[in-house]
Amino acid sequence: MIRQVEVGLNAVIVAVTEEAPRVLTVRSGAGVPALPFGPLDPDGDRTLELGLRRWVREQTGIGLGYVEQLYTFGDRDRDAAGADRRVLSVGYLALVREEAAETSAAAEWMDVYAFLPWEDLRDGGPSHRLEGALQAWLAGIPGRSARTVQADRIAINFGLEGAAWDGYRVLERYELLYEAGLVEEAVRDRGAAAAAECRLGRGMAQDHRRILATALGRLRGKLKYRPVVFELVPETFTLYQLQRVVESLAGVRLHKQNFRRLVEKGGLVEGTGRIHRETGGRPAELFRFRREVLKERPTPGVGLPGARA
Amino acid sequence: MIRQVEVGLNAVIVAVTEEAPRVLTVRSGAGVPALPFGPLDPDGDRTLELGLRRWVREQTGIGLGYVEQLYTFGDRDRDAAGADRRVLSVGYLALVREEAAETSAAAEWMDVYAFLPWEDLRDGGPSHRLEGALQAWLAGIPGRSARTVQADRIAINFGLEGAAWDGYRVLERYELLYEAGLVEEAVRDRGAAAAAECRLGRGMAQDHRRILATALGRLRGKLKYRPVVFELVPETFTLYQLQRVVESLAGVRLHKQNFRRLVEKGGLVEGTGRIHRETGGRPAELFRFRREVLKERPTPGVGLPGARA
DNA sequence: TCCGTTATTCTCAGATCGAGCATAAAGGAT
DNA sequence: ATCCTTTATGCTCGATCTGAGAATAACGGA
Repeated sequence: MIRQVEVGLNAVIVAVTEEAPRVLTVRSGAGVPALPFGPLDPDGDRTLELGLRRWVREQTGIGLGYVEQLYTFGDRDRDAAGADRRVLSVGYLALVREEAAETSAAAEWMDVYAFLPWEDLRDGGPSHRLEGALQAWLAGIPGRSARTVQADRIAINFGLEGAAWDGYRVLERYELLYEAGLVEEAVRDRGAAAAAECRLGRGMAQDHRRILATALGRLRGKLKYRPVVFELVPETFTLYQLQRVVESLAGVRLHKQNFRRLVEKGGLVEGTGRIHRETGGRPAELFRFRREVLKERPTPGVGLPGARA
Repeated sequence: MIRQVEVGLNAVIVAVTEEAPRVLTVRSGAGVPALPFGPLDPDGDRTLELGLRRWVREQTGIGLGYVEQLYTFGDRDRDAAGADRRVLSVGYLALVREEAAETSAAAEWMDVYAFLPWEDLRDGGPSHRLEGALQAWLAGIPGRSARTVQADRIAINFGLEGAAWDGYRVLERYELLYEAGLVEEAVRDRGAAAAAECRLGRGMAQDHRRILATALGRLRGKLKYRPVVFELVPETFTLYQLQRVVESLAGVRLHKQNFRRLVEKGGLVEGTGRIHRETGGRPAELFRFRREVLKERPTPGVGLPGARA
């Protein structure tokens, strides 16, 4: 009989370095990567977000800037199976700039796509290995109508059979792979039965990969209509630097000239007149975020149009 | 000293009847409208959402269809000030069809815009009363730079001074009005000092109006890229009925011919061939939702373009 | 039969979007 | 100096989408 509910706060702290989105991880007891976690002090923390900022500062020394609540995870079995306590976790997404992303002893920055490799389409579409594994799972489903339902789900979420790839459905894709037994956590949580030959991406502790997927999906969505990229880049940047940050988050390549048009004509950035010479070719102008855009347009963001091969 | 955290589930249950969005309310101890609330059974409810569905069914008899988690509210003072317990509330948005929206003894359907009247722009823009009250608050802020910050915030959120009205910023607007002391809850929570002559909209218990604002903002946002409207209309409908439901949620008028083009050419609906004669003029064709659109387009929704006067 | 009302079809101009061509400005090799 | 490679930047073109409104169709009632 469980009466007590404990509340914890999970942080998905994201930075972008070297054309890859990184997430701050710690090690769980078993050495498996985990998201930083801290308890809520019901007495001292006036709000959940302040509590999160407090223990992130205490544990890692990072003073968070942009913070946003993601989702509250509360499935009964999300901790160890059969535990006699119930832990609710409120997940948060935080964005920090590359400069602030120094490595400390306890925490490590890891590539987001190490955990969700199928989300990075920058070189090539979904791998044949992935599609094959999904088809194999599909073939094993009993019942014709059930099979059709799942086939549709696969097509919609993975952009197969003529459907378009939707970058925002990160969580849906992870959950589909979980159900199909294609990620490590499924094997761990449900005994062993699942497709053992195919473990996509690196596993995380508990349901942290689910939280990470939620964060990536939310971040991709928000890129479109809020100027959140600028939380991840330095004060000044070249347009191509900015583009690479967007591309790394979106997991797709963008058309260079159109990206420039979008952010420049859209009033999102303004030139500083200063020049950056280390580009390898013609020097590039340095730009900065143009705050006034918030007053001009209701949804200022960098739309993620079609992908580029 | 608070050690214990209690977890509750709040439901914003929305239906649309007679061109107005309605929310299911109960009465708090003091007779103030409140959102339905139920505790989480940490032992019996396998997931939070299942717990919500359980007690909504038990209390109101309504079997919820579309349910989506909104946000977790956990400020220390959200309950009565100085309480010796801390109550976390996970808010959910649920959509039900008009037919299912029968009144029961304990619960009452109320117009959403009774609580958030400034969100309904269908006849005319924000009232002069609202603008005047905001200007009065602004004038009372000490410090020039602080005043500029708040002036910008007002302009951005309420679409003044050339900024465009953004239908999704429902929560930001409510919180601004709260800070400005223009809603009842501000007066209640912070003693009395605030602008007593202007109480915009009807108050709700605790922070429920904040939760309602979150729900409306989320719903408006989701209309654009997911076919959620169809959770609110009958199986078959005329295009103008559909349009009025969208308009009531968005709080703005839409161009009739363009709306038709959007949903018809966009593949969201298909004609049934059947005719509806009670329109007052020429009979209208009945349409139904076209499920196949999910496989065709990544983000099938009814975009909310510019408002119509 | 005329009129008011609502439904439905078309048109048209402006904005946006995807894609590609062309030119500019650097460094390095010959 | 000349050519080549590389990256930056500017411009064009057609397809598509959007906002706005004209024009026509089909009902009920005066």
